Amino acid sequence: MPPVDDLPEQLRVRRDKRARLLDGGTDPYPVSVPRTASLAEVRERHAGLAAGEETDDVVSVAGRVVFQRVTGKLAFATLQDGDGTRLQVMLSLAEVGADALAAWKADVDLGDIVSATGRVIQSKRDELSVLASAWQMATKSLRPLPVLHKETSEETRVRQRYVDLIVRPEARAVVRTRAAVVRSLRTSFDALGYLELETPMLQTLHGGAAARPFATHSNAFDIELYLRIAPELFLKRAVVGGLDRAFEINRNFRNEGADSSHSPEFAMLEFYEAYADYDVMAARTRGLVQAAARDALGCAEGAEVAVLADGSEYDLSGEWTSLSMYPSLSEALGTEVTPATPRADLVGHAERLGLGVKPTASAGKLVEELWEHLVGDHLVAPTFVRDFPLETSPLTKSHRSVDGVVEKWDLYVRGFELATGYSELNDPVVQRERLEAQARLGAAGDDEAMPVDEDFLRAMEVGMPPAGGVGMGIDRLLMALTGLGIRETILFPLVKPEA
RNA sequence: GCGCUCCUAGCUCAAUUGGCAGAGCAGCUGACUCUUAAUCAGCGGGUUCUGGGUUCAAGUCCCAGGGGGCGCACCA
Repeated sequence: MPPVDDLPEQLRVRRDKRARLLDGGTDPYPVSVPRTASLAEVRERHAGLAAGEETDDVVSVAGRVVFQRVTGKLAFATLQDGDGTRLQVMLSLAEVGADALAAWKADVDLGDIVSATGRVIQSKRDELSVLASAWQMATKSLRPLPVLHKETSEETRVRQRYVDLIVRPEARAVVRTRAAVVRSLRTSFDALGYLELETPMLQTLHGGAAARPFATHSNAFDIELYLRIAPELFLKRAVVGGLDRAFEINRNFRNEGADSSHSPEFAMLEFYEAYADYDVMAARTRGLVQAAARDALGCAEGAEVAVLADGSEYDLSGEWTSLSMYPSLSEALGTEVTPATPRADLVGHAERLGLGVKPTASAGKLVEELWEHLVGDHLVAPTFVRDFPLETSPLTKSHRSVDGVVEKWDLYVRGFELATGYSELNDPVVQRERLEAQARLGAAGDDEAMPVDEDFLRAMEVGMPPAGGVGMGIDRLLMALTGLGIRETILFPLVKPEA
């Protein structure tokens, strides 16, 4: 902070006012101020007063000043609560006295938080108001509020979310919707008999997903640690231990690109259920998402339709369509593709479509990329895409009847991947082979390949019951339900430091 | 990481071909006892993102850097 002399005029003026209050013996930041009711409570209690009607109900309210209208002997201010509720405060010379009115005019700026005490009345122009007999500064704001009638820049919204929350109703709404979604998920899991677990965020090996990790260091143990990219390997250990229905909602960290649907840290839901398979998990997932739409958006059962930020509607109700990866890719490509299709043919298809082919890409990876390009990018309605190539899913059980694919689905919603579900691999010998193959990829330079986690394999050797598992991005669930970009669903998303 | 584009008053934005940096809101002073983004009159407020360069003259053109947005790549 530069010296006071160099501050912009408006910041200096407010600092001067703060100093003047202190000089006059008034604390601009008192420990407490009178407050007997929230603004919403006053509105609720006195709904429907006639214009000009006065009550004897004396209340003390507090809120941030968002508008001021000052006439000679009568001043109006609109206070705003944290939930966005607004209420008018009136200060009339006759009611509050000359000194208090003069002090108000001299000391109160937009953005200050004030307390006012007085009778609840309806103004002559029909606005519910507190007619103050006394007022007190609760918090002097030293920074001017942005204009309330134009959107702040996207950068200010994200960098100064505290301002965004004051100024933009939609910002307040997202926070509440997100909390309602998470609460709904917990309620759903509770009803299904699931236990909520917390597993390590700091891990000695990064496993459970294909992603580059953030690395860090433990001073106490003098070892390298990774911020987790997924909780999967620990939740499976929990299932081995008999926690048959387990879920975790917590942060994952992936050291990769950031855009409108990717954040370096993101909230992940994973849940595992013993004696279930990927079909059961698909049904569970649909149930969770639809319940979240009901609980957070107020949809009726069977009518789970989200109204998105752009005003369009998105229907999440009923059964969702399913399609299989290889057949749907074959159809889109106009030629048969199976797990037996030679890699060279797949490379040919990719090149013909103008897709870049990494030399290290396996046949399975190429199938996934072709599928995403030709089919996935065009999916709008909620769709389960089933039966993935084996090579790209090292933790998933091979399909019970189709050779060369695994029992994995991806749930696509509005064109992005919302969740992924599996029949979990529990054959420890096959699991070891798969992880060792991953390790060879890692040694060959694939920085997303998983290392061999011996303790995880030991747990598998103890024996995990047949189980289904699902991972779902919480931020993405919010995106699906609101139509917002990922950074709008996260209260304080990571941003580059200001210069 | 690559390409395109933007960055001007506290906030949102304007500034013609390179020719005196402006508006609305906000702030300050004054008027006003029923306003609703109050109104009216007057006044102040600028490192035009940073650093170089071209030019008589740069917000504007050129180079380098920082930050934002969009697209591509990677990822969920």
